[in-house]
Amino acid sequence: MDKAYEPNLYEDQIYKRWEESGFFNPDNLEGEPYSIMMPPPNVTGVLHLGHALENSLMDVMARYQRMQGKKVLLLPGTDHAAVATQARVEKNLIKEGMKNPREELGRDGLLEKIREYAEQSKATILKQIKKMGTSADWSRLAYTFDEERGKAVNEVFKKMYDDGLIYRGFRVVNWSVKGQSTASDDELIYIDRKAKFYTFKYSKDFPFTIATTRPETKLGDTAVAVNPDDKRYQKYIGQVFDVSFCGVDLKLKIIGDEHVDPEFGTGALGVTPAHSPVDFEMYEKQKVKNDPIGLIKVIGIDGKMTSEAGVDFVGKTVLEARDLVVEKLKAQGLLEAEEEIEQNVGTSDRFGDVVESIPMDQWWLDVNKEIPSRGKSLRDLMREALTAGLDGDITKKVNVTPERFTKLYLDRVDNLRDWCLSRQIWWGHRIPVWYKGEEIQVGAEKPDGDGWVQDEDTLDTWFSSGLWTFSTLGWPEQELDVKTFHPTNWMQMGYEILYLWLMRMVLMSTYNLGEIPFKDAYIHGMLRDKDGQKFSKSSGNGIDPLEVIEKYGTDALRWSLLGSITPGNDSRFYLEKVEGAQHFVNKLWNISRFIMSVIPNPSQGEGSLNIKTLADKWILSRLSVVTEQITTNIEKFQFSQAGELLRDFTWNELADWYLEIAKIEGDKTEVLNFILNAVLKMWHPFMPFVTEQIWTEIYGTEKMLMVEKWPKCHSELVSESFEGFELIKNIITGIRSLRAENKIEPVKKLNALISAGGMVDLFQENAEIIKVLARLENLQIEKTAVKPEGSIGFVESGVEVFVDLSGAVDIAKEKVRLEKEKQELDKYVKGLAGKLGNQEFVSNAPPAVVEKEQQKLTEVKDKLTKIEGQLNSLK
RNA sequence: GGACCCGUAGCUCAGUUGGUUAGAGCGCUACAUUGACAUUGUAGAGGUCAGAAGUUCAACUCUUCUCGGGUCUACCA
Repeated sequence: MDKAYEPNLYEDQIYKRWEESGFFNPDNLEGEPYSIMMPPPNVTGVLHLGHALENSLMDVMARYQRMQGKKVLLLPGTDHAAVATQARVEKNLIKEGMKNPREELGRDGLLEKIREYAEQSKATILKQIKKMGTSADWSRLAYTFDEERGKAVNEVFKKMYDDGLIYRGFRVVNWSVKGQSTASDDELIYIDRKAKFYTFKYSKDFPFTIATTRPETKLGDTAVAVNPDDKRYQKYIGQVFDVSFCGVDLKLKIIGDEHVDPEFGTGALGVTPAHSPVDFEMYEKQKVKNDPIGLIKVIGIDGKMTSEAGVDFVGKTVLEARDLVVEKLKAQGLLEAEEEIEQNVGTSDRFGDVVESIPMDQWWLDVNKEIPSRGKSLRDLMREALTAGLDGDITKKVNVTPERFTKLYLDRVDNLRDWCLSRQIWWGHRIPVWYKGEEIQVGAEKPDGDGWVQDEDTLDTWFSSGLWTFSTLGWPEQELDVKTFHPTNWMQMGYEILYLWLMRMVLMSTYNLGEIPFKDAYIHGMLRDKDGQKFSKSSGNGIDPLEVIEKYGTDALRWSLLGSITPGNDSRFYLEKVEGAQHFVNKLWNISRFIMSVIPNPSQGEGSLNIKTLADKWILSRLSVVTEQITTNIEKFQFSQAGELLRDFTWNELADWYLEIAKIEGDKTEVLNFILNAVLKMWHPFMPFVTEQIWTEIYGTEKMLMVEKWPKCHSELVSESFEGFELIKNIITGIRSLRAENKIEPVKKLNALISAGGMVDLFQENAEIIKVLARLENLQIEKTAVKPEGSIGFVESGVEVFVDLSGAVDIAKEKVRLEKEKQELDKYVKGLAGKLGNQEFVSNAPPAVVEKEQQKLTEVKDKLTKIEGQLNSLK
């Protein structure tokens, strides 16, 4: 084995060997099925740190489960990311000099460009996923926009249409002028900005004033809403006023609506049904009340005023129109106030512009309608799946870690509105609806006969992502995989796509399969830089995972990501962490290298352990305890907790103590062999490459660590005797500490005397260890001993240790040290005694707790006495 | 407006049903260093657990409030 571990020498060839072994494919594994679907990265770019984290998480889980003897499927894939990808390609084309790619290239031409880009991006990102060491089954690679996934999309659309859940509706949508497409409510990013709040009258003879931030939309007002209980305006309800507003004739009906807050603004609200979702709702309500109001569309899809806005405004942009309205109001003396306020507006997550509300015909998914034969709505299904379990079956419940996200999800489900499915972009699944005059047919194939034209629009990209847990398995055509691997076992995702994705997977899976999509959902936070800023292209703080891998190795990257996360919380990432991880990877390599040098014939079996000394019992006991703790933590998705325990054991117990002792006691082949096997196995999910390479160095290329069995906790190895060993450790540390404090040269060997009480045998058995590790010439062990002159001492668990400094004792300094210790002990004794003297504590606290405190007090008192003795002996 | 998260050593963070003299990594200080590892070893300094009140025999842990930092969400035009 080389002196230092160099990741670049091994990683690619190890990954190749894994792939060739076939064990990434569950068809080559036995056991209970276990499945994880990879959240498909968008084909818009390259792998970033977020992907690196996700791959690390999924792969830890997959490798752990595989070693548990399960038939593990980690299914990889990519997402065509409709809007995001088209937006990116259009932007690139514009940068290259094209003015309007959609016009210049046409539908097929632009699609070809996007496809080219997507394929290239896909290839890159898949290669990068492999660099992360992800043990995914590449034979089942999926893409949201490939043929099989397309079939699933059309199938579901048709089913929902036939069930009456998908409908064509004329409603106000979120419209991105820049992207020339709709966006669903979930695709909006809300930003705060300053806006002007105008208070004005429509005309001189209109009886009251209203307030707005958008004067230009007032050209499309058809009503004024007031609160029905508002005394000021009650009398006007039902009246219609004809006004001339900025040269446009408006018919305004006064309506009562309890949504209007009498306290806000003037308590009267101009209703613009065409350009406000709220106002549109009023418009619909009035229709139901049989007291309809009009709808005037004054803003077009190009973001400019329509002819209905009047000759003065037509063709002007929204902002130009706004200024003009304000100007005219001022000129007529109708503007009463102008005030600056904070406003919250929705912007398109992909195009960045503030969305315009515009009424349009679109395809919608009804979340409230009863599903035929189910007797409940999609909303009901989504709610059940995270509460009582689907159809009241608790085994069909999605458990979310951490639990608090369940509440967020349920709040959202309660407030869910119909989902706008259609998009006016070209990159995506074309809506499978065909028109011929008034006739409509739904299906993937063009209906028989001439004259059928397919809908021009495409589906929201999340429609196909929602199917991911089962479309990836070949649904509806391939039943076997669906039966074997669905519902999937574990899903991880960032909290930012809880609504966009988790919710829709639950919807699609419960509706189509009558099953939950996954049993456990693990929600992780975001990675931030050292200063807590988000990583983003614009702030230039990006770190390329590939560069990190090149420099530090994949294992170091994985460990630096996993070692510091807790479920649901953001975590910071910076290169010092990777550096620390790299040090550990090398340490593990060298630990193995050392152990290998003392084992003549390494074996994977668990023969006789040949336990001889206290140290042997101690390390095996620790290993067993830690194995169990690590296993439990992984089962609870506490990955960093598990890793920390393992790191502690490996470095601080195995390397720092046991290996040093092995050099002294010698001949520990069996125990070391056993421990090394277990440690490598447990590290494998976190650091697959270095562990696999070490395994190869030991056992050759025949057997792979990847499919070894996860270590069992050997409870028979857990022994009480490790307390005795802890004492030995503390004595050694104590002597070292005295040496350091008194500036004894490290090479100088000292003499020491232990007053061991009832533990003479313990010390005699381990005398050699103490002598070597504490650098002693002679070690004398007595039942009871008096402090020799010229020595200084300390007390540890009732045992007194005297170190002979042969006259080099600085008495003054020693006094200070002992006085300080005495003071601390005094304080501690006082506290304990007070507690135990408290009758309420003694009677209320559990007996075990009281007993523990009592025991502590006895020990501390004993220690105090001994320290006082040492203090008195100082002259 | 509503909700959630965070505030623990200089920095980054653990601390899982309330009971340890509050932990880790990095950083810092001192010392060491030719055989597993300078990607190292040994020893050490460093915290009134944001603040206040309450519940309890017992609070970093539970409750309420306050002050900071962050996130999500809503039809306040």
